[in-house]
Amino acid sequence: MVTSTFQRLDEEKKKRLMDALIHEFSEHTFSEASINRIVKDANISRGSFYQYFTDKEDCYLYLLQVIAQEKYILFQGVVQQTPHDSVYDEYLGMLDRSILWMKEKPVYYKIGALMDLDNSDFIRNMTKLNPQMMEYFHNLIRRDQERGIIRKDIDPVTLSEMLFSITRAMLTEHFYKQDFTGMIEKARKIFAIIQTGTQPKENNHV
Amino acid sequence: MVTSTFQRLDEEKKKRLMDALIHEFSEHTFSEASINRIVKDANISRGSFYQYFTDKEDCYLYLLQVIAQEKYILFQGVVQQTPHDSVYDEYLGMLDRSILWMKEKPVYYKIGALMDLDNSDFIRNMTKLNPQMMEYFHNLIRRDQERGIIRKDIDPVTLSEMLFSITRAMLTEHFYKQDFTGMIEKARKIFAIIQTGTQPKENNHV
Amino acid sequence: MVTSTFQRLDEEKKKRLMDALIHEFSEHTFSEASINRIVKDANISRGSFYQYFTDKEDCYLYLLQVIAQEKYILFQGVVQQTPHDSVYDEYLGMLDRSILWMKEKPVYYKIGALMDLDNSDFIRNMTKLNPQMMEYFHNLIRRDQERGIIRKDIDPVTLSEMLFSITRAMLTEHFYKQDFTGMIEKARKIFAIIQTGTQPKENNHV
Amino acid sequence: MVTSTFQRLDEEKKKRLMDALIHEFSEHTFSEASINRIVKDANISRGSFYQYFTDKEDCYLYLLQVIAQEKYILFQGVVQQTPHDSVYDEYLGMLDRSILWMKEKPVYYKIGALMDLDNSDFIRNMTKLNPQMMEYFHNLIRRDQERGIIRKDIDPVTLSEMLFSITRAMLTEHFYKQDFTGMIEKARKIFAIIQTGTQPKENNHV
DNA sequence: TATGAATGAGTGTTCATTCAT
DNA sequence: AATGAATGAACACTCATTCAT
Repeated sequence: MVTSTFQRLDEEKKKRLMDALIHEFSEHTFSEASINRIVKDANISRGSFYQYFTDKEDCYLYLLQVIAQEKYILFQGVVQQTPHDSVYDEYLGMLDRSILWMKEKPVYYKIGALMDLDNSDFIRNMTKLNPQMMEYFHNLIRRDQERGIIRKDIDPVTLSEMLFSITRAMLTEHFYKQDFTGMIEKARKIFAIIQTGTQPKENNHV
Repeated sequence: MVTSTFQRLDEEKKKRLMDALIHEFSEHTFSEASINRIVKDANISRGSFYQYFTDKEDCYLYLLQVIAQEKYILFQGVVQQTPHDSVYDEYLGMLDRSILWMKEKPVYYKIGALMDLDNSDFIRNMTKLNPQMMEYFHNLIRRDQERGIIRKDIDPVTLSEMLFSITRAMLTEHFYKQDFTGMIEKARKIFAIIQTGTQPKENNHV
Repeated sequence: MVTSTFQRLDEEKKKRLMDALIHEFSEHTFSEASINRIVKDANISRGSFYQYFTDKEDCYLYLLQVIAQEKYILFQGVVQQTPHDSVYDEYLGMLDRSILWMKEKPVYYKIGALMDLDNSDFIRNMTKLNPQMMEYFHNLIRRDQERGIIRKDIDPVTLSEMLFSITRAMLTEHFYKQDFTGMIEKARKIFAIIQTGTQPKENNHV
Repeated sequence: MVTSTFQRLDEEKKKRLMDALIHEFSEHTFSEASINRIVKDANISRGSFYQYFTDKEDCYLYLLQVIAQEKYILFQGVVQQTPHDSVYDEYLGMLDRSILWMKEKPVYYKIGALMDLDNSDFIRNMTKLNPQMMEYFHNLIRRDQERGIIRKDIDPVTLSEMLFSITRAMLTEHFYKQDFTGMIEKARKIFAIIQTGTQPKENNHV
């Protein structure tokens, strides 16, 4: 657990350490990351580090939590937006926010990506999709079903999963290419296909 | 390069070493993997290891190649199947094979998954999707467009990417749950949605 | 760079480590020298060694520097001697000091000798003769030319090189014999030859 | 001891091995030299190597002996030259031959130089100056004393040592500079100084 | 005679963590 | 609360040599 000692730290030192953590974990896997480098980078003593965090894992978890928090705040925006868009527009909005986030805090995203890979048990638990956000989208789909925009026989969970898989894959791909141009357009095209279906119209009433 | 010395090894020893490699790399990232553990596990001397492989990277690449080969043989089947199915059926077939593979050789899949995470440069190059397989699916989509099963205004590459993202995400998720039951059914449901679209029929002719 | 950690070490431990360094590098070439042996000899942990020095090279350079310093202090004496001697007497004085040094600190000399042999690049740069000392002798020769003790048509650099070659060779030879008796006498004899020349007098005015 | 097995080897293989030895020992100190590299370079099996030589030391000694032999043959020339030159001219001739040798077989010289540095006991014994050659020069000096070219009160051994020290130092220096131009001229200048002495003429009859 | 697989000690270096001050 | 010295296990990799075939 992050100690209270750390929380009480003066802001400047705290920031230095946070920056060092971000830097290290955005460039290295958890197991490759080096506390040596972190304390040197943050210009604090080895001993201090272990007074702030119980061990390497602890500081990593703390960092992830901070990132999650920032991400949460950002994505809150999505949720609070004008409610008259369809769920597809919401997804597009989320994509937009995500791109913004990735561009502004690429290191955060990097950390998340590296996290995905590391197979330590304690990490696995964090990779699960945010259930609150899932729920939010499920509700949007239900709302759109009520509105008559989406067929009522479609399972909201299934549809939601589809859309998540697709947007996630797109984000990942574009992040590695470091080029997000045209991404929203592409998503729009895909969503259009999903809405109208791939079958030709004459096949539709078979 | 894997040395000829290794190739000439008697089968029993070779197997012991291969098993050790599989074991190590299915439990650890490339950079976490330990040659110490491998040789101990395989019950060979450190010196011997370096007579079989030039270095750590070498043995890893060799392992990946062996896995790729086995995978290739398995998936050859998909490609050679009866050609009257739609592209959706092909994807379902591929899913089926993948599940089979994951169940039979879960460690192989694990190795591939860990590979995805390690960010060493030489690994990044290997994670790109098999372009031949992509091409194969593009062609299937075009064929189905000719057959009148898929709308001609749909971009084959876009559709193919959608389907890949979805199946890949499903496989990953189910693998970690270690439960593949109902997966094919779920995929079928998703594909049905994609075919008919999410819009209610009356919205279709707007 | 030698770390401040090392400088701050308590004298006893520091001495133990220095002795171990001296011992190792006087018995082995740089590349043969073993850090394993050094830490065992100094009775410190491997980890500590790397807290004192950044690497093998670092500890070696440090040792050389210490030796150079001690040597410098000793040879300062030569330079500050009574100025009425001829350059030959100065060389004899230097020889005398060198013998003293070799007898008192034979390991230091050994280290220097081993250094000569190792062909690593960073070492080559250190083997060049001390240019300051060279300059000092050049000036002495010029002074003696003014005084009328040495012929003015003789190139000081050439003469200086001759004398250095000879004294250096003598020192080396005697060091390996571990017997310096009669050396000064021998040098005096050689210098006498150089002064009067090897030609018989009657040939002199040809 | 080099085994008879080696001597009986077919010329081509023998040459390959010799070349590999020369190559390795001209680039590395005895202790740095690697039998691994030698056998790979010579394209022979590890086992064979140990059938030709008892160990690393053995092959090194053999190589040195071969070089010494070649050197001997070359320098024999010096000894058999026209006898009317002065000892100084003989030294100049030797220098000339040495430069030739260094230029033609720089690797041989390199090996010799590395040899100088390695402090193994068995090596020390080989670095002693060739006594036969020394004797030859002593005799030349005595001859020149008889001829009235060199003062009779000069000790031949002392003079010989002087000249050796000087030529040796020159050769070493120029070898590392990889530039032998002007070397003979420089030697001639030095020898001239030694012949006439450094004292001004008017001081000569004091 | 030739081969090359096997070996285990050795190399320099980094590591996360502890603990006395 | 802060420090930084100490530690020993771990890392990937190389070595000269042996010996069964």
